[in-house]
Amino acid sequence: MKAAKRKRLEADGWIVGDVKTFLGLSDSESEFIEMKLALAENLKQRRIQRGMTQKDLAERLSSSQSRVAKIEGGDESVSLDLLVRSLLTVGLTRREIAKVIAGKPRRRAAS
Amino acid sequence: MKAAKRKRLEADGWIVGDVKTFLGLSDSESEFIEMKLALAENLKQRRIQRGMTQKDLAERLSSSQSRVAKIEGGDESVSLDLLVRSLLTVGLTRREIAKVIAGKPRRRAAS
DNA sequence: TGCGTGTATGTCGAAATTGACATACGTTGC
DNA sequence: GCAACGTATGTCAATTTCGACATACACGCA
Repeated sequence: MKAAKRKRLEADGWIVGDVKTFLGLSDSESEFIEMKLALAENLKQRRIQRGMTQKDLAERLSSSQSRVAKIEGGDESVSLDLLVRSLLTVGLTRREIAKVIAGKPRRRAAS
Repeated sequence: MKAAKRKRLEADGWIVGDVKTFLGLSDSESEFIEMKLALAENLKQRRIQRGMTQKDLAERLSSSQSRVAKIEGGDESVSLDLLVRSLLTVGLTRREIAKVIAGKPRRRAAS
């Protein structure tokens, strides 16, 4: 969990798939990190979609703008709890959160 | 976040659906709690399925039997992080975890 | 009955996460 | 230029969560 932080710093904002091999992450470690990053990205999207600022969201969470920035930025100091709570707060349902967690390979029916 | 703990203490080990109304939980609060309980239950199932004891799992997590008991028991002191990490450790994939998070209304195709 | 195994519960110091604050960065409009 | 706004980053004391330990409970078996 210490090494993981470095990696995030350098890899911030990418697909983490490579980082796993780049540094020796166990499967569950890397899956966990990927999950968090996916959630973080989604939070930012949703917040903006709803026309909220980080400060707005912070108030709803009774937290601070700086923490929201860290949540969205995938900061190492942010727990999954806070991440998920934030998503619920911006209005996602369990189902929607689940979809984000499931990951990309979501197959879409062709029109 | 303070009140929520009380509730959990009293409600420990049930379906939380009612508790939401029983005590005045916000929607996202109750959804969050339900998620955690669903995950906790699932962890116990999976662990047993794999023929592991709590001690076994604890070692894999480099944690202790008592903490595993708390995780599975839905103890208030357990973070979502630890819960999800445990599930990954017993072998669940992101997809499978997502399913648990999504919740019950899972429609099953008739044979 | 006592013993071994698996699980639950309470407590505690240590470690991680938190909100808050200061402050820097970047953009937009004046 | 420089405000104003939104966002990022670093720090820190307070709170939460952690692993660990002790201990109690529940069961099956000799």
